[in-house]
Amino acid sequence: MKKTDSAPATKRVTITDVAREANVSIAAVSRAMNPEGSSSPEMRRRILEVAERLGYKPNRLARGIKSQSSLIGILVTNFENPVYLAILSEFSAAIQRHNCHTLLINVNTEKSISEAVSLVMEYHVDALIVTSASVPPELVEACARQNTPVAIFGRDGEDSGASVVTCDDVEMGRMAADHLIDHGYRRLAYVGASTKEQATLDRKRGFIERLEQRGLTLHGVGEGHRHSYDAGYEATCELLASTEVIPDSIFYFDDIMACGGMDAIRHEFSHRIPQDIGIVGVDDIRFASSKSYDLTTICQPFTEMVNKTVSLLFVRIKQGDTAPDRIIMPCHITQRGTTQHVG
Amino acid sequence: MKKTDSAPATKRVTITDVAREANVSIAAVSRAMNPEGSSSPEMRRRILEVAERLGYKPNRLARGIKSQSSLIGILVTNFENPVYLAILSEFSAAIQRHNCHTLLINVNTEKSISEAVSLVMEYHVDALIVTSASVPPELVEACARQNTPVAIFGRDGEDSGASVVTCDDVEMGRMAADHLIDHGYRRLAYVGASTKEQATLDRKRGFIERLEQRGLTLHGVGEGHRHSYDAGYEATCELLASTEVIPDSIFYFDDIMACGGMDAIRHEFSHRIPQDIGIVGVDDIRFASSKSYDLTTICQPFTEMVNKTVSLLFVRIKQGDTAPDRIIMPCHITQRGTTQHVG
DNA sequence: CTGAAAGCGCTTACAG
DNA sequence: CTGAAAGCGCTTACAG
Repeated sequence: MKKTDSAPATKRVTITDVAREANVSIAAVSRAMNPEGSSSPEMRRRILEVAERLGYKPNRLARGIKSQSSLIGILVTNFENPVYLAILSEFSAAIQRHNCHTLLINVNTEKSISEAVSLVMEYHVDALIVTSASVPPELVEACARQNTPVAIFGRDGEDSGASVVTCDDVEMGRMAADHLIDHGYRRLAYVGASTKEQATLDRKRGFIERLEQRGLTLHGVGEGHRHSYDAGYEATCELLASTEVIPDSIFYFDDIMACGGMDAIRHEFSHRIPQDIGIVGVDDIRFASSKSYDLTTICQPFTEMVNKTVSLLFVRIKQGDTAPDRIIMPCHITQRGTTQHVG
Repeated sequence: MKKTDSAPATKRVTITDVAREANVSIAAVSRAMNPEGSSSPEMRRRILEVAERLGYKPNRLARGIKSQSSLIGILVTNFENPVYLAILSEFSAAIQRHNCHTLLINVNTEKSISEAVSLVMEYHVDALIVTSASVPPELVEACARQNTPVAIFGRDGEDSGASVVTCDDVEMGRMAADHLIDHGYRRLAYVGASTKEQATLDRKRGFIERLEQRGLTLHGVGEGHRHSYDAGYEATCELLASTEVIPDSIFYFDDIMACGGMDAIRHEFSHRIPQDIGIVGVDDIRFASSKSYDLTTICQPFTEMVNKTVSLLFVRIKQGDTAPDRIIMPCHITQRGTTQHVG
């Protein structure tokens, strides 16, 4: 490994350099750089000009030690569902629009939770976003102790002290049931994961609740080990293999499972969709609207949800000790080819 | 908005608290907390115990202002291709394993580049990873000036001063051509995007080069505006509508375009895959191995590539002014149902 | 509005 | 190995 002969690293230009060059105090520079700082227009103009000329960028680390880090932590647990890429994209864009940056925390490892707690404490993130996961009590506690606002996205975490932005999972189940029944299906089944997450339970519960209200009984259940394509595939195989009369429709916990399930239905069992079996999913992932799947699905307004989450958080950051909000957004169903069968 | 009546934010415990409690100097605490700091076993033990008891976590922001921020920036430009979710997952996990954290930079907006530069300068990231995008000269310059190592992932950026970890795009083109020809296809077409990215040009070039070497000529080209499902769909429609004799096989820039293309082929033109048209993609996204697409594709060893990128970067962080590496990983083709046609 | 000064939490030579 | 002290780059009362 030879040393590169590139120019030696020039010292970064600091507030002191700007102050010296502009012939003012460093306090003056600090104020000029901060919109809220009191600075005469003339002075600010001059300082900003010098700063620009010197290429000065305030060191956020140094700033963070006294005031805010401008860092927003985002906890992601599920890297299998492609919707999270879109969600991550929206979040980081929204956060950047607020002149902050995104600390991505991958919570998939064993020691993940303590990791996350450490992070909150070590980087002094201004706020924490938890996507589609229940927040462990330790985390909540750690954040509360540091007065760090937390928002849960896509899950309901009542009483957790965190803000919540999500859709009503029970309602999703009802929508799916209504849609299928309205389109003439009568032997409704559900496929999800056997996890004990609230969202899983709620979607299933709403689904069953509504179909019973309408005089039907659940025709079957398939449970995979996770919310993935493979789990959807396998759970569907088991479901179809175990029932004497196959269901005429299946509501899946999410699109990725539904896609796995559809492939099982078509390629393992040669049933037709939507004639033999109708399908409803949740999320509207990119492939839901592909010609291959053309999946009827329940859409959550992710973009609005993200923006809402971020703006709520910034209100809490600014106003300090504000009570958390709980926002349940409306979702809607988008009909596509998997439920065209009419009675 | 009522104020919450939760306990007031307790002051975070700092190095001073630990020093006082343990009856030592703050310097001693600092050394005890840092593996490299010289500290007698007995003293370290005692301090660590106190730190633990008090729940002390060093403030990385404060640390970062003198030494390293432990922040690794990762620039992501493409949030449409699901592979990036997997890649992001691997990167953040690898970075966390090194006891650092991931600053996600969404470079999709207008002012993206200057944003990125600012970020590097403002947060003093220890290193920067650029995924599948060419690095703008300003960025390279800014990083070089601050001695921040840069790694380009999934693109070749020779002479950029950055480390590179990628696969050989020209070779991918050749592999695709060989595979198709070996399987009896003779009227080979290419579909990609009309962008001037090096990867786009290289895959296409390798493909054409090889098929000409083997006595064929390119049968047609389709160019979308981006690397997306829709672009693949549309470009394929144009390609098939414009040729008198349709191609008998298509090499797509990547899987996501290939999926769009396959849907166009099947649903717009009712051609059969692989009998009428064979397909090869690149990336091996989750849906490539679904029953619906069952796509023959060129696989890059992403996990190894990510780990290599991260470890290279950490060597550079540790050793200071080291020359950048350039690592070209081997890729391989995975045959599935889209190229089963034999002559 | 502006400057001098103290302080944020940590690290790192420098003596001992 | 340990402590006292200076310093990192910034912010924020406090006087003027």
